[in-house]
Amino acid sequence: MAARPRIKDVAEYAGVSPKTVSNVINNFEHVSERTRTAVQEAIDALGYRVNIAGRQLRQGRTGVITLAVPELDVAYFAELAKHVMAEAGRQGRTVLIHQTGAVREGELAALHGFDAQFCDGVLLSPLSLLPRDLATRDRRMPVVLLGERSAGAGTDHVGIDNVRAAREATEHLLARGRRRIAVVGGAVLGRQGTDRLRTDGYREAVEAAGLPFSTDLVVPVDAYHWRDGARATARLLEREPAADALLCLNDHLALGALRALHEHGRSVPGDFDVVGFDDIEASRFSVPTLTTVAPDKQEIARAAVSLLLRRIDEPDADAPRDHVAGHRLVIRESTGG
Amino acid sequence: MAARPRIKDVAEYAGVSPKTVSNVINNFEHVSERTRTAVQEAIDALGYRVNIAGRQLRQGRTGVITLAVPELDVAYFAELAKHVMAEAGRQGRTVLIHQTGAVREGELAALHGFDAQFCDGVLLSPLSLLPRDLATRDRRMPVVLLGERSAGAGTDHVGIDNVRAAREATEHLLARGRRRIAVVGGAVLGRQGTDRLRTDGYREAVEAAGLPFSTDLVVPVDAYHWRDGARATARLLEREPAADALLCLNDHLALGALRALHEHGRSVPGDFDVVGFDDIEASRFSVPTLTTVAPDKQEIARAAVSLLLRRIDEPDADAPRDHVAGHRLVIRESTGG
DNA sequence: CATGAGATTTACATCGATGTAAATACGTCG
DNA sequence: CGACGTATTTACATCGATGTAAATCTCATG
Repeated sequence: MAARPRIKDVAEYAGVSPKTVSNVINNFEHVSERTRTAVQEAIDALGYRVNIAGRQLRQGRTGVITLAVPELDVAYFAELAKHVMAEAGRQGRTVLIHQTGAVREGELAALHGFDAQFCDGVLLSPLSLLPRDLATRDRRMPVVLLGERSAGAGTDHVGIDNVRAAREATEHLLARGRRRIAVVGGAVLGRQGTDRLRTDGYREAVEAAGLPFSTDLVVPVDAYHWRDGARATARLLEREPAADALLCLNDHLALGALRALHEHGRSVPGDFDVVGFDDIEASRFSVPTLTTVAPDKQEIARAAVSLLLRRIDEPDADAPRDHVAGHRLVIRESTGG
Repeated sequence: MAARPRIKDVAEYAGVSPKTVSNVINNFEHVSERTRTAVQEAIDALGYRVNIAGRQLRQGRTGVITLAVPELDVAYFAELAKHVMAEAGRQGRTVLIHQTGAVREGELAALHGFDAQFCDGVLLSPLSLLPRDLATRDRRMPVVLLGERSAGAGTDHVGIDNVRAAREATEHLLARGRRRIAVVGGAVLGRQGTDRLRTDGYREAVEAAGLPFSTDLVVPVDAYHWRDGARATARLLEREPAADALLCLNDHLALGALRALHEHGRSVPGDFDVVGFDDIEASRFSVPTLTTVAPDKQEIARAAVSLLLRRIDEPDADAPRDHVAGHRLVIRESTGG
């Protein structure tokens, strides 16, 4: 069990200086073919691998980017993580996954904390971060925001057109004759968060249809899990027995809602329609299957990684960009599809 | 936007030597109260944070452990990750999450690859790793295996009693009068993997009930997702119309199976019983809710982290340990509960 | 007041890789 | 053949933190 070889060992084996080995590793152009071959053979023979701590100490780069999401057990983030890892791999980068727990400290930790030291930049899906949190970051960590944009106007951002997506989903429900549509997870006041934007889109559609917008139909939730959807829906059914459709701000909420509707003897899509957001795998296999807004996760991952790499290479290259990724409404059984 | 302060800056600010600052940071005992306070104030005033690259280079430790799982979009792993992060946090460690993609290269990468350099040890949930892959690791990376044990007899391991759990679940189905129970995701031959162990437990229960064990009722799957469960169940229903229950080796398979049964007009638990493994959140809200084997995820996380930290501190302390975590069968609607 | 044990602090070297700048090798041309 | 420009290679310093060992300080005791 020999100690791990260092660059110096490779150099001795190949009969060159350590710096020459370094030059080979980093593809420096002025290395003769003979030397390059000899060094490569030495590397293979000794099983040498560059020590990142040494490299990072010297040049401050690690080749690692962090993906910071609120919770991995929200399937959307797990699925997004897969796409991000694939895309980063294609670009020769490694992805470190960080869970923020949807709290501000966790999000700050992704930017300044312990984890942040391993990486060159962060893809952050913020929920509680405030604009000033981004403004005050001292060591200017390259950041790309995912989804939520409200935290930082001065930062690159990737997301879908939430207002339009929610409006389209609501129009679909209206076209099916639904008239009392509730928004599970919705928000009326406060920051221009994803929840607020989607609620705005819902409101546009409802009012365009000549119906009143009522906050009684906007049901807030604590988190975006099955249990929250079930709980919120149960509450709603008591308060608003005449409701006939739900626009749920993610698929977990929608799936939990399906459960609550089932328990209250409402049939979907007979008595009730349900729409979700995210198009996670579960929505294609639930009973009934779920109509949902499908963001183009691959496009989001691609855009996010490439924006971040650009920002890492040239921190102040140009003005922050906002990439609006595509989405489509996938119609399934929960709205009669 | 000042440059990030170094230990030297703190030392100058506090009027002591860099080493003294280091002593304070590392809680060296022989530091006078006065000095400690002064240094702490300097640290706070400058916003100093230790640079991990420097520390790692010097002492070879990072305080980071890796959790390497096959796929994050399998909810069990996402939920386990939460517990592991919580427990590691309690022990002052950071968790880096690595996805192996359920392929051998990915699992090897967690042990030897790029990511491995950031961490002091690995919690690995292996699927394809061979015993020799663990045996040949050169730099002896501390490893604790989760779930699957077949890869390494000489390695610490945490898991549940898979044979007993599967036997109990099968006994439950038998007690409800089911007679042709299929195993979705099961395996008869090959390594003593989790799938094999659970199939063995199933077999024990079936044979103890005086029923024949038939490989016709063992349905292999490619992966452990909803789609695989749905596909395998559809196939089974064609081949074995008389089947009356399913033991699915994880909850996603079971939930996909529920969908396929629904499409084939079988009612659960009327005509058919279904049991899963893992007790993910979805199993508490599906229609019907899912009877499942619930491993004690918190116990698994705790045991795994503490075994790993022990192994990191004293690599050859003692013989490899095998922690068998608790589990219980949670009976829900899919078996009439 | 000198002495020595123990407490506290410090100088210096080092971990591994790479930037800088200088040294050496190679080729071409007058 | 010598000089000069370009290509290759190398010596050395450095990134930031900490182990080692030595220096300095403190204080009780003879």
